[in-house]
Amino acid sequence: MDFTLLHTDPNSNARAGFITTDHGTIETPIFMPVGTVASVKAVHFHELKEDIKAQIILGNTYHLYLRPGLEVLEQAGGLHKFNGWDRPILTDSGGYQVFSLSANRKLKEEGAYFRSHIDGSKHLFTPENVVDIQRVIGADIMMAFDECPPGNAPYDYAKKSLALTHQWLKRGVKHFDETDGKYGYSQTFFPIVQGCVYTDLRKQSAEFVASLGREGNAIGGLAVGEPTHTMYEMIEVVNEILPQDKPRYLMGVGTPQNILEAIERGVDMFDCVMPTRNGRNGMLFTSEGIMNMRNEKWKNDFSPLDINGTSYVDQAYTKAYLRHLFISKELLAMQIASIHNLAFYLWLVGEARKQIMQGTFAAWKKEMVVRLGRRL
RNA sequence: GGGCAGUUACCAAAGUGGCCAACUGGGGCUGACUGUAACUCAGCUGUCUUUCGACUUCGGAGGUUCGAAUCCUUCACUGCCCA
Repeated sequence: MDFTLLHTDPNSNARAGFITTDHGTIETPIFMPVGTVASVKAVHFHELKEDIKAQIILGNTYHLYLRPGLEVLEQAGGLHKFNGWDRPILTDSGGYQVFSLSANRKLKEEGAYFRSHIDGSKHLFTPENVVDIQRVIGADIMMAFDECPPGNAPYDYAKKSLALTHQWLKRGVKHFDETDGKYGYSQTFFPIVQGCVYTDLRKQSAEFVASLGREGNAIGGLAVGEPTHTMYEMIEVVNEILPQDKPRYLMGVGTPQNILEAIERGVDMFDCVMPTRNGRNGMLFTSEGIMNMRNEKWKNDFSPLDINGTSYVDQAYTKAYLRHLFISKELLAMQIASIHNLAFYLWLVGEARKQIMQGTFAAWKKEMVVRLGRRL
């Protein structure tokens, strides 16, 4: 993997560049659709490529390990072969599941013992075997196994958790460097900054992560319940320390506004379930604001979904029709909303990139953030 | 013509003297969702009120009772059965 920085905005820390992998190039800043179980929910790869223009998607170690399981993935020849997506894939390590499925797990120094949410069976994830699993999956970018504490974690807990995450990082890096990919193309390993909402812990973590000298670095443990302005502060603190010449990945974030704010602060990569999950639940993100498609006000609105929208669904379907589909619980509603939202997210980061290249990012972002927050 | 059963909020359907503005579904309205256990979850759904609370309701009318959706009388309507 390689990162090339093309341009930095004169009025902010925003940057434009590209990442090259053995499965193709990724233009940054980028948004990566989430495909947890080897599928971006409700969306075909054809749409993902042609209409949404996704350049890289996510998979999830925890979910793929449980189902279909390593045997199937290895026999298939890796995840790219298994699901047919021939562009880059990034896999999350399962650290987030240690957070979101916290009732079913126990953390120890050696790793995380957990029970499967599918059948209750017992398993252990360690920094080492999570690397091994991601070798089998064959992700172009694999993530370190970390602990992602909640946004309201007290200082003492955050400190202890960070020590554990750093120890796991060390072991993960070592194991990654001692092993090879299985399918003939190169893989890379991103460590993750933690430290909750505490500036000193975030600084300490960013310094530790930077010292590992990896090809890219991630910021985790944000948008997990803390105030938004705190999240922005933490991004600033961390990005001051993380190397300029390596991509920075803000994990799990976020709303369109969050993404622009983070780009302004020097983040290059994003992923979030919001465009797909909220889309399935009836919410549309547009350049003019957000719409709840179940609202009665769209009942007789026969205008196109989004006149500024770049995907075919924006012109092909009306608001009244999409509302009808949601009210009727038709599956097509979720497909249309997912395609629209993902296309919008990809348009947003693509436009941000264009503005950075032109040197007009700051002014454009300032205006966009106001519009994006409106409720239509 | 006779017998039996029934009539509760938008729909369906509990409740058979005070804990009932009334269980529960559905429908409707609104909100939430940030490295996906999520086609999920939450609130509201008689009127007025921000809340507390007040007021009017359980086919119609009248009655019994301190108190009625619940008991009695009567009228209307619906369904089933027998002629």
